[in-house]
Amino acid sequence: MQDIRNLRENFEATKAALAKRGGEYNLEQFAEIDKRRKELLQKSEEMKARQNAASKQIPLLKKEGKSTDALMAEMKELSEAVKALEPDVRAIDEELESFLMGLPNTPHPSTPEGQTDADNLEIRKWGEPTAFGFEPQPHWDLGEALGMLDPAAAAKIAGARFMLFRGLGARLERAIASFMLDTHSSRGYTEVAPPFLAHRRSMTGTGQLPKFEEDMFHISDTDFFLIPTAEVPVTNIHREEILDAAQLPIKYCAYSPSFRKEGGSAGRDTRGLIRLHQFDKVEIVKFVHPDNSYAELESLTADAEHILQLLKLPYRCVQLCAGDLGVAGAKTYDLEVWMPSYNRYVEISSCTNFEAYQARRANIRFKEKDGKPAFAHTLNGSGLAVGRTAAAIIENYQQADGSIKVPDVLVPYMGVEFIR
RNA sequence: GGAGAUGUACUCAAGUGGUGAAGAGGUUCCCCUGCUAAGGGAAUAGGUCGGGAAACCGGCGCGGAGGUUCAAAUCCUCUCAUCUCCGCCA
Repeated sequence: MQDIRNLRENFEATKAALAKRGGEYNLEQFAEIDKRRKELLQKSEEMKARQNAASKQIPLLKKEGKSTDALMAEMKELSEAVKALEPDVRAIDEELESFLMGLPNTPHPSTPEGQTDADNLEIRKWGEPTAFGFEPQPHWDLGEALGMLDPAAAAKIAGARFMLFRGLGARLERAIASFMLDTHSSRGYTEVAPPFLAHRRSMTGTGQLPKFEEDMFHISDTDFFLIPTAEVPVTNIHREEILDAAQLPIKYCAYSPSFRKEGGSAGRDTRGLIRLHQFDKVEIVKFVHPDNSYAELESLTADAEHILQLLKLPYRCVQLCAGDLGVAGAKTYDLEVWMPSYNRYVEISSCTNFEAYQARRANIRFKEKDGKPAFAHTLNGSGLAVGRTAAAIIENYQQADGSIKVPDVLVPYMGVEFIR
């Protein structure tokens, strides 16, 4: 959610920053709504003040034995007038709220101009695309051949865009998640195991609602949604709280499955582990002081990169351009792993500083000693997407004989050095 | 799933329609005491929205949302959370 004060005071600057994203936001109506709301509010509050004064007077008059009939008659009228105004007040509040909710976050000044991922800015590269002395196979063929992946069984159970992992494939998923959680835990993140369902209030707090309801699975007859990322439950841990500034930064890591409808991507990435309705992910989340949220973004990104480096997977880091940036994000680095079957880098992590955008929605604040409460900044990143990591390992670690070498750091978790 | 109880500040807790939401503990400050403990005094209902340059003024806030009433922490309805018992169950 955009900050209403900032919008009042820095209207033109905000307008220019939002224009970078493209799209229409109809900002001009803001001043008019804001003014109309203020007038209504003042009118209503004036009447309420009169009501309160009279309410103090009535018992006094009664004590003195004086008649309160006239005053009470006046108050009855006033009370009705206040009530008559209420629907208008509510309507204008809702209008303002939905207007503010509908605005995306202001992109950080460093955000490159651009419309699509083709305009993203490459920040750095680590390693080189894997060279093979043979024709490498895609992970879906290798995975099936080695008995790790069973898409037919998954389709039988739940249909397209689901995966069933089998044998060492199932163990690989578990090994990757455990390895990631252990690594983040040893670097200052508190591991949490959250609910995988969340209600509407939580989904609104992190920005999935009200705009993206059609992207999520909703459980009929209930208020529950299947989480599209652990970001939702973990960020909502501190919803409606005032944290002590001394607690910051608060860092969590969490494993969860993620559920997405992938409605708009029919026909894309239909094979393998790249785009599924359900996939495993380890998420890292931070609650930080606004003064150093950008330094925290760098270190959070580094924490996600650390996993790729330990796995010795070639990757690059790009900064998203304005058009590719998510609505809630102010600045996002995507980590893209080298995927031989695609012959390009594929997103495996997205690390974002939301500044106070989520905090305002979810009412996550902190307080300095003797200070006023202020909104915390929230950040999160995949650390990493487990299924895509598995795909990247299968492809980049494949051998000429069709076996897969297990990355050194995963051997203790896998119990074998090769999958054959 | 059934029955009952409870939600008031940092904590405990009083308050069943009427002027400022008691009190205690804790915390902070001050006094006293050679120091400490004890004792005495003061402050302490957060927060948020609106007006104002500011001092300050006003609205809302007793889990949440509605309702009744001139007036609601208090009465009514719904809802959420917690606790106890029963049932079911990994």
